[in-house]
Amino acid sequence: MIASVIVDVPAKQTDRAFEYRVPESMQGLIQRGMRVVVPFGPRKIQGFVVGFPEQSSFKQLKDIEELLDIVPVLNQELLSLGLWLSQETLCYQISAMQVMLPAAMKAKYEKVFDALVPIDDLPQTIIEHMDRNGQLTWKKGTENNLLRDLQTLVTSGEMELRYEVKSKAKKKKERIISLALSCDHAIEVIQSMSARSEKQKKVLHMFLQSENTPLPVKIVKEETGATSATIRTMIDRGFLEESQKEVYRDPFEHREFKRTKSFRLTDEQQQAIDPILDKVDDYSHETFLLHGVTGSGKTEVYLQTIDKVLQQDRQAIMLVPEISLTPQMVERFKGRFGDQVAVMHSGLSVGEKYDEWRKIHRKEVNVVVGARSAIFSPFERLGVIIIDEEHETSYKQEDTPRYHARDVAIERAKRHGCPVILGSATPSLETFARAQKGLYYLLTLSKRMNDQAMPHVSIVDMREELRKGNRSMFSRDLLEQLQLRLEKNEQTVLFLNKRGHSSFIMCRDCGYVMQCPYCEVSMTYHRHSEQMKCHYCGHQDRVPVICPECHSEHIRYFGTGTQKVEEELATLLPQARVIRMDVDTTSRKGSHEKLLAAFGEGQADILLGTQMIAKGLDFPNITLVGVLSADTMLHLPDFRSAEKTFQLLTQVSGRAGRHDKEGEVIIQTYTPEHYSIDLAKSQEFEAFYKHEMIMRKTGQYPPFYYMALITLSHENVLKVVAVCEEITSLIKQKLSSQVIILGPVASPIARIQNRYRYQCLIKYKQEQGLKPLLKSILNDYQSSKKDSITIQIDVQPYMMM
DNA sequence: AGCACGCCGACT
DNA sequence: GTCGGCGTGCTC
Repeated sequence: MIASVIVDVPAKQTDRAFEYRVPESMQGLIQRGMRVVVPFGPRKIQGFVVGFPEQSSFKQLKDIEELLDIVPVLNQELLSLGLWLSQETLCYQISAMQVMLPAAMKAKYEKVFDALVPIDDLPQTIIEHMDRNGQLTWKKGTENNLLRDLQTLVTSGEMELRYEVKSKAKKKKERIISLALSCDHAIEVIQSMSARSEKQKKVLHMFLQSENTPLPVKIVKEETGATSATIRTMIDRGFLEESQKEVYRDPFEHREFKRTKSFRLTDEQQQAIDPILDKVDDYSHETFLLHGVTGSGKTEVYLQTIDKVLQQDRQAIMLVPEISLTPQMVERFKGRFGDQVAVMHSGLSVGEKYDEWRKIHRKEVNVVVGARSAIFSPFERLGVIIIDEEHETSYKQEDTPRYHARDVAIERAKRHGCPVILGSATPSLETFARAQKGLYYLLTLSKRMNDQAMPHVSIVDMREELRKGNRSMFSRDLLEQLQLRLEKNEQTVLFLNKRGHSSFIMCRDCGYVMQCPYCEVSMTYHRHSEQMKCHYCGHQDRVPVICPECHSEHIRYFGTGTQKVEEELATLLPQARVIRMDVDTTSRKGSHEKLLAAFGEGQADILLGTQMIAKGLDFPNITLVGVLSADTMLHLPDFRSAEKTFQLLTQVSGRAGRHDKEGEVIIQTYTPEHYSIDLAKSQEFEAFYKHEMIMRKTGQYPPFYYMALITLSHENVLKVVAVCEEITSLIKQKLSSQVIILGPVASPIARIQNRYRYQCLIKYKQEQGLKPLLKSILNDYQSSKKDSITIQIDVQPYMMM
């Protein structure tokens, strides 16, 4: 029996199946989608079984070394999805498989020296560095400068070098004890015990009372006051038995979720859900765009759809942009579906993610709520896939495999015969265009639930403020409203668009801005460490006191970081209690939730933060939302900047007045006439859509064109430019005249970690030969050699940097 | 990705 | 003459 295996070596030359003999012992056990350990050259590596060919053209097949799973970790559907993913995103097959599994399952490799003779016969220098098992790792050997000696020992046959595959996936174990005696016997033992063995008696009584159910050691100790020593003795004397039980790490261990029931849907919601449920009933695929204004009750539509899916004994995936940011969403799902729900997000530890994944794999849950990678949850009978806030850019993975969760969702749903729901108040242009064309089924929720009024949005022209002599970051309007909230004891959210506005150092005399010496970006000033830092390569530097260019002393910290806003707030409104949320204050695990909870409990008047507070914030007492400068995002070199600005402003505005109190939104800007800001004021999505579509058409951008971005980087500028030109002309030659090629041009970030970056952007409508061409370009230019060009291809890129 | 093999320069 | 630099090709 022969198995073909995709090996864990991400390189172009190994991006194919290798064949192995299946040893007798594994036959009847081994299945496609299981992980194995195989010999590969001199080492041992992990691989995935993908098939069982009848015969092999290869003469000298090696045996599979070890079978790592009892149940396949990738089912048939995921295996074929992996192949699709690798073709679609031009990545290696092994990378596609790896991305579908939790990080904990990625194999680790270690080289170990093992003694072949009695350990005492080895030199003392070696012995003293060995571990208990008489092994010495390669790493330790290098650290202690023993490689020479080890080499001699290996050649003389006294030691051997082995390549080990280590699994990082550790299952959490708990020590369990149970009675090793029959109940009658235990009673006898108690009676025969001396009076001094009081603790032991107590333990035995405990087991008799619980009818000898095995109990965790921890519990027994707490209940009886017995110590580890007591229990040890009892085990030694044969009264108790010890075993290990696997337990799940529960990220929500100390949280109670109130059970909730379905709400009655409004007419509008009912009209939206009916066509979805029809598709669920038919086991047929359809992509729905659920376009609903903020507060229109999209979530209830999701919940009731999932309810239906569960009734049919099927499963559901619900994607959210970044779940740790929306504990309220977790709450709603756990509340409705209880322990049927697994939660997957980046805030979990590797082990916690692994445990949540295993709950799905073992069919212990039927619903997954999670971020992007949750789209690969190993369900076998999907009934619906929901993507909330469909327009969010975090659904696109920015490193290989560069997939978009939306595309994967639709591909999976086709295979399972189930609907996809894309929900948003501000759908991406691509999605809305598809809905308009009839490729997606458009569902609209135009009314807010409970007839809440939409918040009142006003725009403040900051140029006008400046003319009036107001040089502060706060317009008079905003300050006035802020004061009003303080008096009324209501809350405010202040939103600062961080991109392009983080604090940098600038010389007021000559305009010098401190740049990273290795990357073409300004360095950011970090207050708490009093250092300059590069966000791309992490390079740190001292804060300059005099300008290195003109030696002026007027060099200072510039820009509007959240810290600076906080300081200004403290001067303007000293009585206000402010909670600041940014990278600095939320870096510790769980601090996010804590800060939000504190704000929810009314411990502060103002919540000040960046992007991260734009989502999922839903507190009744927020009646004012201020956007300090709406246009920082608008000037980024990105054709989606207007779309992103509109989405963000709409999103942020939705935070105000979600309950019975009326909300007020103030947007400060230097370009009030820009359509994305003007239309965000009136929250007219369709008007914005029409305008933006015209811009995209003239600019020849998506959704009118598809795109592919090739980025090259190398230390030598000339080399990058030369290769980029070569590739560009090759593309021009091979593709049709319909194709528009921009490049070679320097990337918006022209240098990172001292490597110059050039790119070539391909815009196309229909191009059969594109994928094969890109694949061959990768093949020709991608190489593992050092000092060679790095090539990166992103199909449908989101970040143009 | 590793690792062995193999071909050239600078050393005891 | 050999040691060691890294460029090339292979791994079932």
